[in-house]
Amino acid sequence: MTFGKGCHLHLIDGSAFIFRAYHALPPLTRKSDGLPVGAVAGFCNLLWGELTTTRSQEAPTHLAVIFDAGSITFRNEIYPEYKANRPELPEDLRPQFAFTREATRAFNVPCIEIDGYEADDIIATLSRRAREAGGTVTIISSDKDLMQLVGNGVDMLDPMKNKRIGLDEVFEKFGVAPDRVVDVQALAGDSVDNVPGAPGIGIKTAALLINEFGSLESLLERAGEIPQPKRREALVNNADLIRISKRLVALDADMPLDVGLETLELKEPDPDTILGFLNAMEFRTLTRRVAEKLKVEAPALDADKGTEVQTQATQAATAPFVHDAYEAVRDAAALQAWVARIRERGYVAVDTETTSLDEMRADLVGISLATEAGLACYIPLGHRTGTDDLFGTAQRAEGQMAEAEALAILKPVLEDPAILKIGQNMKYDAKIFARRGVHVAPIDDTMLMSYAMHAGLHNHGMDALSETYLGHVPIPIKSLLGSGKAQVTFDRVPVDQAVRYAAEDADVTLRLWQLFKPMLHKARVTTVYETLERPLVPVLADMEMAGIQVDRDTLSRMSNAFAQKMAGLEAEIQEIAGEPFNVGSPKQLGEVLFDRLQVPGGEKGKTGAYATGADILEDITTLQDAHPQAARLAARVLDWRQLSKLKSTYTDALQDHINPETGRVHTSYSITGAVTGRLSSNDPNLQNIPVRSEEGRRIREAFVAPRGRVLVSLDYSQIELRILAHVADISELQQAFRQGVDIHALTASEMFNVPLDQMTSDIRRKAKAINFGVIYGISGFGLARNLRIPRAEAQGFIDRYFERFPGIRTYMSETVKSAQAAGYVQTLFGRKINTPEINAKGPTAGFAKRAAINAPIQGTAADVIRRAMIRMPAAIADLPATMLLQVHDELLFEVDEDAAATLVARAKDVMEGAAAPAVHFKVPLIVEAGQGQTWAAAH
DNA sequence: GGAGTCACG
DNA sequence: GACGTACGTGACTCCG
Repeated sequence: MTFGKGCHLHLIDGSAFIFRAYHALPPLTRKSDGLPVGAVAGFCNLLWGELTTTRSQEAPTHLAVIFDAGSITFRNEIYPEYKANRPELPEDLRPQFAFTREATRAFNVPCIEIDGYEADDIIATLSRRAREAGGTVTIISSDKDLMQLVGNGVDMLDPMKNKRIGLDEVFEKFGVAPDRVVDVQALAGDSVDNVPGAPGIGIKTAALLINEFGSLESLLERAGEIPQPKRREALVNNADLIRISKRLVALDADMPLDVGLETLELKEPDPDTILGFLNAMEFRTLTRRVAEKLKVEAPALDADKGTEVQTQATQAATAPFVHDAYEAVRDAAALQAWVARIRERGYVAVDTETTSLDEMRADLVGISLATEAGLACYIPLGHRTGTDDLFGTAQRAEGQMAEAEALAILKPVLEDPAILKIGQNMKYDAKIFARRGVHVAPIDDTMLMSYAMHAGLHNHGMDALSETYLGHVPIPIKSLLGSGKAQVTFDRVPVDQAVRYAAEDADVTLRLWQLFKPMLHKARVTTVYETLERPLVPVLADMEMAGIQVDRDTLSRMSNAFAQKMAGLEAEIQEIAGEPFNVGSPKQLGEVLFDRLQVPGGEKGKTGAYATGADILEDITTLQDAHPQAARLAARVLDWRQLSKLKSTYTDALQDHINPETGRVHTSYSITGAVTGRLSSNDPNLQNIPVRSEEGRRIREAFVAPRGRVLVSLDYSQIELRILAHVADISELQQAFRQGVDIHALTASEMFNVPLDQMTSDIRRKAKAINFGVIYGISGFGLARNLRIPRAEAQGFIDRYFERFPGIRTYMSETVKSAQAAGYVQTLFGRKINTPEINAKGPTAGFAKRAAINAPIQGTAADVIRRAMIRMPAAIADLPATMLLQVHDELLFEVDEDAAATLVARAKDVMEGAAAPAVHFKVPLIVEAGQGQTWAAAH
């Protein structure tokens, strides 16, 4: 059959499949002879998936896998350094390449590679021919270099995310249509492929320029018209290099290629060939699956070759997800069978389904369990049918155990110290169980494992992990609950659908655990996971469940007072403006100030709106002479904004967070929320309750201790500067901390040659800003803006600082250097923070460097307080005291009045000694304490 | 849903 | 000498 209209060609980027398979799987070897086969196994699995997936609308009629033939292509003649930076292939991957070709042929799929050309050129050429013949094309790849081919009957499919890449996605990535993608790439260059591009120009700027000038050629011709000198020079001086870059990134869609499209027609695989190959590779599971699908007997593996070649990890990554195989557990006998299975295994993945993301309010709807890849069940407990009307006639769905009965059967297992309970974000499920009297322990948590290994690389939600590491997109929760107004709670999901979704969650979690467990060790973060992540879960769960008492009346009174003041300010503001407008709209405010009142210097951002941040408004308030109206208006708006913030975010929203059952506010901490190891707090965020302004601080008066109790606050003094003094090994600073002198004053004294006893507050303030700046990866610009001084002056301060403390400069540059080499930085306790952008070019590099400088310091401080929190419960177990909140360097407790002194002593000891014995700081860690009826008084 | 703004360490 | 920049978060409001 000839290729023509109605035909749909799928072109698989073979290299992408191989690398994806290699990195997703542990280093497996063939049992009989030790041959490395992990990448081959994964490749076969992906290819088989591609052949068996039914995508109704876009099913291929023709199919081919395209490979790169070798490393030398025509591009090396144009530019010898092309792809010269590529790291050496891993030793165990190289020998697997040949097998991936063999596998492709065994699956009866055409396998194309041409010497001197990249796979991308072949894909470009075949795509063009297919289009000219009247057919359509889907390229299976996520490689951005292929995006220039998209459009006009050609699209891409990202095999990992199972996401189509069409015109919109290309535009999103490059800021231009596909036909201008090469122009953008030529300008931006590519550090991975070593395409030079123009120095200092990234994708964003490139797109901007191309869109403005239409094309690369006209841009280069008219480069002299570019207003920004840096950009102009980058283009003028590098025009040749840019043209070369374009030839490197442009794919050759017209290469000599002796492959007829009709030969790519989809063919059934030959069972003997494919099973013979899989059997020879000793892929047990895949052999069985393929045999099943082809409806033939699976060949038995030779006994002397070894029968069990697949480790748990491959099982996890390659066994199919069969939703119909999940069991619905509806009675005690069936649940007892699962309990027996769990006891035999020694571990189980657990997941709960509930009616709310707020664990303190959620009702339990069901529980799922998994004991091995593909073997999972769901226990429906609280599903309802029908609708709630006035009489609440919703019925309990049939065939469900009573919650109490199920929990009674599961409790001994969930609490058994010999049985490991595995979860994804176990804190959530542990709280759900704890509120029902079941105290789950011990636990493992796949989310925390991912965080320990891959902080900074990606998020750690289950869906993302499943896609990345299992190559599987789980059923989206939205497909069950809907979204927006029509969204229902999980108890309204029909049980048969819930089984498929919920059991899959447990299945995915178990598989991730099987994959991650050996990976933790390889990444050398086992200690981090075991000492800083896993033990924190029960501690945080208890703090969150304890909550903190918040006085509604206090908040409500404040709220009313704020509302009144705001109304007054609003009237005044509108009178000055001479017209009514929405004070809360930065856009309208900007127009009033800069257009109507003619304040000069209004700067519009990317969106075309004037910037009206607090710093800008503060500048305007100083224009009393030139623009008295605007100055007054700006001052009023600043006041209004402060009140508006306090009212909406604190006095109003906090009231809504008071739990009706406990009368307290229960935040939720995210362990993986910050890349540095800090916690984050949400719903509500209790880590940003106001304290800096007098008016805002009063919000803390609403956080109270119950009668007979007090709040105790303990916070580390200057912990980040102490850590800096230690890691950068600055003896003067260390000595200052040991002697307990004012560190900012000392810095000022050293820098400005002012004796300590003659220190002024202004000089000290400047030194303080510099000290903080250092922690953040200081820049002259940043310091200048912070201190509102000329940039040259700020730079002078920094120079003097580094002159005085040269060790700091060394520390900073060494940190950046090691991040560039390793791709991550580490805290003193071994936590890794990945820095994937550290070798980027353009402004991104600056961000990444500063983040890399800051991360070990902020992260070490985060580790210290985590260690203190983990030790705290045992240290205060005999006291009538509860740890309630953590605010990065502060812990807040509630304690019986008469035990407050004891608590302070104990908690202080734990906090000050938290680094030992793992790390011995050369400076003391000092904790300051306060107590009172309210948080305001305790701080 | 993104941008702007602002609360905290 | 000039690109544009302090590090890390979460919540609220506007507005397309």
